[in-house]
Amino acid sequence: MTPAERRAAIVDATLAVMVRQGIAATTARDVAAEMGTSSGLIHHYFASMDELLAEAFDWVASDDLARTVGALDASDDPVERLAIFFAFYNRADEDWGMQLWLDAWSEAARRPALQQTSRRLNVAWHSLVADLLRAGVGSGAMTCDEPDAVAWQIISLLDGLALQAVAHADLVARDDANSWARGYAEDQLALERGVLRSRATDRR
Amino acid sequence: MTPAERRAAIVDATLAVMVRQGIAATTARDVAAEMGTSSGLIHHYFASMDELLAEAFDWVASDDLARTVGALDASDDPVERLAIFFAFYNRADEDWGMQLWLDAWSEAARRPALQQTSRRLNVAWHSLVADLLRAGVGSGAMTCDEPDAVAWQIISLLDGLALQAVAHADLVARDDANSWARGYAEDQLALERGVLRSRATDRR
DNA sequence: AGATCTATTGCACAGTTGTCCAACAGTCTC
DNA sequence: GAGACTGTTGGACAACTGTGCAATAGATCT
Repeated sequence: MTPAERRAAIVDATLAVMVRQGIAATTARDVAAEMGTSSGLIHHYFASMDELLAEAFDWVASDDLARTVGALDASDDPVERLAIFFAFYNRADEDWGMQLWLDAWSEAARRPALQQTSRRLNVAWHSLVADLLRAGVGSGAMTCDEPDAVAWQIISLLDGLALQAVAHADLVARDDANSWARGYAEDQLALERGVLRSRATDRR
Repeated sequence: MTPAERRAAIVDATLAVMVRQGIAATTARDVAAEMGTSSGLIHHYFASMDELLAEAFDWVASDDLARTVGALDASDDPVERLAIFFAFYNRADEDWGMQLWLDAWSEAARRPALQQTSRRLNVAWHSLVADLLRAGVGSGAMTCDEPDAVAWQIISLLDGLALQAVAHADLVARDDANSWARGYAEDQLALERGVLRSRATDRR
C-alpha cells in the first residue's frame, strides 16, 4: 500500500467513524480500530487530529460538490438543471448524510481547521446556485432580479430544511419538504422585491 | 442560599460556560470555576453532567418561548403579531444567541437528555406559528390554505437563516435576511399550493 | 548479503474528563 | 452545649484523550 493509498484509507476510516459517532467524538484510536491498525500510524501520516478531521471534512465537501456538478451536466435546460440541483441537495440516504453537515457546521465554529473548508464550501454552493439562476434568466426561462441575493436565500432555506430533517425527520415529511423547496424556488424566481407577479409562462 | 437558589445559580453558570465554549466543551470544573466554588458541589445538586446540561438547555428553551409569547401579547392585530414573531426570532444579540441553538440541535442527535427538550420545543414553536396563521386567516387579514404545513416551512426557513447567520454572518447580511424572511412570510401566506395569486389587500 | 530507509507497532506520557467520597463547616433541633 | 443534619470542600480515581518515541518488521538498494 503506497503512502497515498494509506492516507486515503485513513481518511475513509475517519469518515466512517465521523458518521457513526459525530465529529467531536471521533478519536484517533477509533479510526485506528476501524482500520485494524495502530493509533500511532495515524500520527505518522497526519500531524494532528485536527488536520485529519479537516482533510476528511474537506474530502466530503469536495466530493459532494463535484458529484452535484457532474449530475448537472446531465441536462442543458436551465429550469431542469435547477430541479436537478434541488433533488441532489436532498441526500439524506447518502453514506454520510445531512447529520455530518450539521455537525461540521457546529464544529467549525470552534475548530479553525474546519472553519476554512466550511466557509469555502458555502461560497462555492452559493456561486453554483447563482450561476444556475443567471443561466435561467439569460435563456429567458425565468425572471430573477437579484440572482446573488436569491441564491443566498435558497441556500439558507435548504439548510433549514436539512436541519429540520436531521433533528426531527418524523415531524416534517422529507418528501413534502423537498417538493415544497422546489416549488418555492420556482415561485421565488418570479418574485421581485416582495411584489407578487403572475408569471407569463405556465408552470408544470 | 437555599437549595433552589443554588440550583438556579448552577444553571446560570452553566449557561454562561455553554455560550462561551459550546455545549460539548462545557465541563463540571468550568462551571464550578465560573461560580467560584468546587466541582464536587455540582454533583451534589445534579446526578450527572448530562442532567445539568439538559436542565440548562431546557431553561433557555422555556425562557425563550415564554418571552416570545409575552412579546406577542403587545398586539391584537394578527398580521402585526406575525411580524413581532419574526422580529423576535432574530435574536443574535441576545445573551445566548443562535450559536447555542445550533449547538443544542447538533448535540441533541447524540445526547438523549437533550433530544427530549429539542423535540418538545420544536413542536411548541410550530404550534405557536400555526396558531398565529390561523388567527390571521380567521380575522380575514390573510389567506393560507394549510397553516400547519406553512408553519413547518416558516420554522425550517428561519432555522436555515439562523444557521447561516451563525456560521457565515459576514457573508449574509443579517438585516437583509431578516427583512427578507418577513417579506417571504407575507408572500407565502398568499400562496396556495404553488400557484401565485395577487392579494386583494394592498401590502405595506 | 549487508546496509539503509520507511512503514508500523506498542507503549509511555501528560492532560482532561465525569464521578465519587471522606472530611470539614456551618445551621438547626433538642 | 451536644448531637444531627446539610452544604461544601478538596482531592482521589479510573477512563479517556492527543501526542511522541523507541523498537520492530519489511522492503529496497548497493
